[in-house]
Amino acid sequence: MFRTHTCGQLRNLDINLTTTLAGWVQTVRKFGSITFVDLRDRYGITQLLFSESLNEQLEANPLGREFVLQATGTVNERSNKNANIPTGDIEIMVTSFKILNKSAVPPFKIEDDTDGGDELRMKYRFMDLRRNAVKKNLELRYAVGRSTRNYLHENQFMDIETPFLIKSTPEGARDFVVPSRMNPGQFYALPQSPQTFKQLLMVSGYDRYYQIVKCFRDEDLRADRQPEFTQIDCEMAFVEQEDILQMFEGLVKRIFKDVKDIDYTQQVERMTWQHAMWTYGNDKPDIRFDMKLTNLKFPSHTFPVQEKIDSLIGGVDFKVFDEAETVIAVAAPGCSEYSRKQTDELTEWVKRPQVGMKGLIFIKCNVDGSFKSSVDKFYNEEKLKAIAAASNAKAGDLILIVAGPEERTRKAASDLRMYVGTTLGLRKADEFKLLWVLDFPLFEYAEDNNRWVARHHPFTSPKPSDIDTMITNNPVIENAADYLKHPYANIKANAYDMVLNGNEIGGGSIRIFQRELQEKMFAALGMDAAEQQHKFGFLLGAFEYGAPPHGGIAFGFDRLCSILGGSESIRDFIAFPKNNSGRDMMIDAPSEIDQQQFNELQIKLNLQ
RNA sequence: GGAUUGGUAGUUCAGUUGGUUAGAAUGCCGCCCUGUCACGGCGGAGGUCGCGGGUUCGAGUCCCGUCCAGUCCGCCA
Repeated sequence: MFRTHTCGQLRNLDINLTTTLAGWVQTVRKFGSITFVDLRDRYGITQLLFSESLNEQLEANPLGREFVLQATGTVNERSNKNANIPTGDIEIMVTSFKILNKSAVPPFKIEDDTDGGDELRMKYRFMDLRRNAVKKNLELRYAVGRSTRNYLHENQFMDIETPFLIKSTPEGARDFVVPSRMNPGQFYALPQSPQTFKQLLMVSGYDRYYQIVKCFRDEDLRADRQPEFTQIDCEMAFVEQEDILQMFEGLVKRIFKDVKDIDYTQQVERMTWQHAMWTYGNDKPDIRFDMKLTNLKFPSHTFPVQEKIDSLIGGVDFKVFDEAETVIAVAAPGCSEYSRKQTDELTEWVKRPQVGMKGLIFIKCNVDGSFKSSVDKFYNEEKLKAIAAASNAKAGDLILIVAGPEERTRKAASDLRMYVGTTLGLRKADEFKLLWVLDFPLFEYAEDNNRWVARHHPFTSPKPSDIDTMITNNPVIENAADYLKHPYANIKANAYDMVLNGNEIGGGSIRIFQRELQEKMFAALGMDAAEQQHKFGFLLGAFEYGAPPHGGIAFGFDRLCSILGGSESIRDFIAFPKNNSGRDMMIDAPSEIDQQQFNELQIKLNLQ
């Protein structure tokens, strides 16, 4: 037997017990003729004490960091206890030991507060995974998965596997492709999601399906995006949108309870996509803090809202506002005392190419009720007061105003809100707020291809009242910048996203389940009958054999874990992640393959 | 495809206006130490300043190119 206990197990009650432990040497502290060794395994750290009698043996077999060690001895009470670790009351008085394996000197410290940089940690990921901090993340991931499976199992969901080698459907993200040796010149695609398979399972009558499943997208990476990632993929038959919202806010609440011991008893807030864009400037608002946007000026086709307040800022010959399509204000609470240096920094921030504003306008709402602005030349005290009132700014606030073209300005206002919110500490790490965003647009316009594409995916059901607006050709917009004026822009879908603290953690829709409507949808996207048959004939065919009404949702598992773990990056919640360029730096993939493999596949490289 | 930050000892970093032998901490090696747990003390080894070119009497430092890594924009149905 290699061990009788783990390194996190022994306590005061075990004193005098004879035990054998096995693990990795965390540290060696030689103290004259006695030697302390911290032995580590997955479960914790236990101190070993080597007395003088073992010195000769230790000198013959010196211990180093990360050596694999087996030690037998007696559990003793420590004379100096360590309150910082669970096993700190005891130590093992070693009677015999064996080095099971040596270790080279590790390239970085295997501690919570490691000195290893990201690159090194990824290259030696197997060592990085020994660190408590990373281990905790993987444990959290496992807990989220268990909680998910328990909840879905209790609600009659069935875990059914779907294939990884499937058919390429060049809609949306780029596919990873796999050559077929037995079918020369033909390729499988790895699934971007099991979308069509889970819909077929609904047709088959498995009315509650789920899978915690890998998905693949060959697109550029980010801190929260990997080329292969994991989804909690779910689908239900005989449901309306409301059934799905209830079922899956239940899932997330259950995960909160099981993993974080949070009782999320409050109602999950809901807002339409249009309201989110209007009030927060993006479709995944962080509602942990207020700072709502005030639309001082906006194009009428974009937001068909009743109140128009354009008049507030016009009539003073201020060209920046007069010539802008959109003017948006956001009030930073308690920032009226910002120095010139601080406001300059904010200006520089919005002028960065990633935000792309030409400048930033300030109105200081002083505590004494007076106003000071960067546009005093144009607006008198009375007008500033009116703008402040419209912006819901209180005395002591600093109003930030951006102006420019609609989409960029709205995004900038949203970015600015998030940036200032973060700066002011309004986005508290230990607070979790869920939000459903509803009624997404069915289509969006791809300016580079000059065509309409499905915003979610082409299987998403339009709102019934909007079906008649759809026509059977992908309508071309003459002036791409005007696409929001086209009726297609206002067609809404039965689609919903779940948002947690400003992150999209899940999204789904009620699906089309009738062949005629699906054909109409494909046609509306510009697909003729032949193309429909070639790409999705299997689905259209299945819809003719008794497809039930159905809908579903998919959660980004890695991202959900990282948010629950309080991290921006999903990489620390994936055992073996890829870097920015999609490389696995440990195994050094991707890599070239043998000529023989090319020959078998009948593929010739043609590198440009 | 674009923007931006970085690359100096095993590791994390500092390195002034271009100027003598490129430093610190930590790790590593050796010696000392019977209660440490970030042990302590003394000593030592350790550098292609990412790579290539240029400017200069002289380049870690300035310029050009390139590679690698990080972050962001585009992209991600």
